[in-house]
Amino acid sequence: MSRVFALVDCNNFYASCERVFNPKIANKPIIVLSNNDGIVVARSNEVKSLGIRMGAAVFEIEDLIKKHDITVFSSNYTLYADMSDRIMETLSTFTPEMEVYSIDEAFLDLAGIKGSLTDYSQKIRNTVKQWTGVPVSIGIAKTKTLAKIANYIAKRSEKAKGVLDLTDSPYMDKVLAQVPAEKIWGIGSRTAAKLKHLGINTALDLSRADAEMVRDKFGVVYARVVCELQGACCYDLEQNPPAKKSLAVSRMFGRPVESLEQLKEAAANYAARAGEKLREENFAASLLTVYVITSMFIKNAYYNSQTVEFQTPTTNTTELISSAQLCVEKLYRKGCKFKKCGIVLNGLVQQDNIQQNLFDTRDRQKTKRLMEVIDKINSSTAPGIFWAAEGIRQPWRVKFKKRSKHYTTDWNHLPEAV
DNA sequence: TCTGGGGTCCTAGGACCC
DNA sequence: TCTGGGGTCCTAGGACCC
Repeated sequence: MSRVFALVDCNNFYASCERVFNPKIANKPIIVLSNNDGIVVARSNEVKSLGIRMGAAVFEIEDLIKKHDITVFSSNYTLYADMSDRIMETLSTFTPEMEVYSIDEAFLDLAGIKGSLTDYSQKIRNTVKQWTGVPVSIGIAKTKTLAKIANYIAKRSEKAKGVLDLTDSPYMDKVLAQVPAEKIWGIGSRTAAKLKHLGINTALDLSRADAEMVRDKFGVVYARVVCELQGACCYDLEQNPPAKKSLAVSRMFGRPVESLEQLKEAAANYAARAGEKLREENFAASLLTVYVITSMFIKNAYYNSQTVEFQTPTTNTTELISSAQLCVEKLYRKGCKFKKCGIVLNGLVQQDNIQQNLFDTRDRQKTKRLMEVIDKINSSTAPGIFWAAEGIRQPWRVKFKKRSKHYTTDWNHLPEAV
């Protein structure tokens, strides 16, 4: 049976989450910033119409922020993740055939729905708004790529009222002609620029291109985009997402790091976070990579990485930290102002599938119990237990100056009704 | 002075094997 | 002097996504 994909996408998700708990700014311009309050990662519509772009550096738009009295938030991922869970739970009451695609998007299969898909989708929209306070838009079509496009128009068209159904639509070509090539799902700015040279500027142009030609010139991924635009489904609903292959923890520093000691501290801290994530998802890691990076905007920019392999896949933070620190010692360069460091864990295996090593000297059961106890304490107490290697003062730590409260996940942060 | 974080997939090229 | 062809595996880098 063929699918009918509905892409539900939250409008300005992070900004909308902040608004739910601050009704006073319902129609005011607001932005949400990245870690370290560096760049803009979410904008309300009022801000979009001011011409402030996604990814704009905060220092570049200070004047605009003042001039238009824009309310600024540091990012609050704890809040957004919890709001996301609530929205996904709401959506799941409308169909069991659902793929959670990202923190603010889900594909639903509406193939079994009788009657008007537009009416049904309006009902979904209203329910999500009522139950969670977050506005969503819905695009419906026979392929995921077309559903993305329907959503793009649904968000922008007054007439659509947040829902556009492109299944058997007489307006298909008209819609495709309105979508610039770089807005198509899977076409980034680089490929869009190359397509332009071939006279392909819109989704309509690309849908009329020869898939074979596109395959030869750009590769299979892009040939699939062409097929999807033509209505041939290449990507099915993924209800059981494949297991993760890598896991990373990386952060810019609050201020540049020049000493080996501080770089080791930061790496230890990130390795400890990576260990927590690893155990939370029931994985063990076979490979650990550390990378360090100076500003890329300077002349002698330096980027380098080191990888170590574990004889037996590990979940042990102590082992992760000591490996990470060994890597940092090899990577460190005197005189460099490091801006960022990252830990990547690869070769992830499920904990109960760990291949034992004959020459293993560690008591794996004992450290496993130790990690369990530490995780348990840390999940209920802050600051909790940490490794001395992570440092105490942590001058490199990122800064969040304007973070809102954890309204939905912390009793001490409950919203107040006044 | 000041530019995020966490992922995925594909491809080309090198190493190695018979 | 003349120096093959085909396969696999791995890795780094590119491009993309939200």
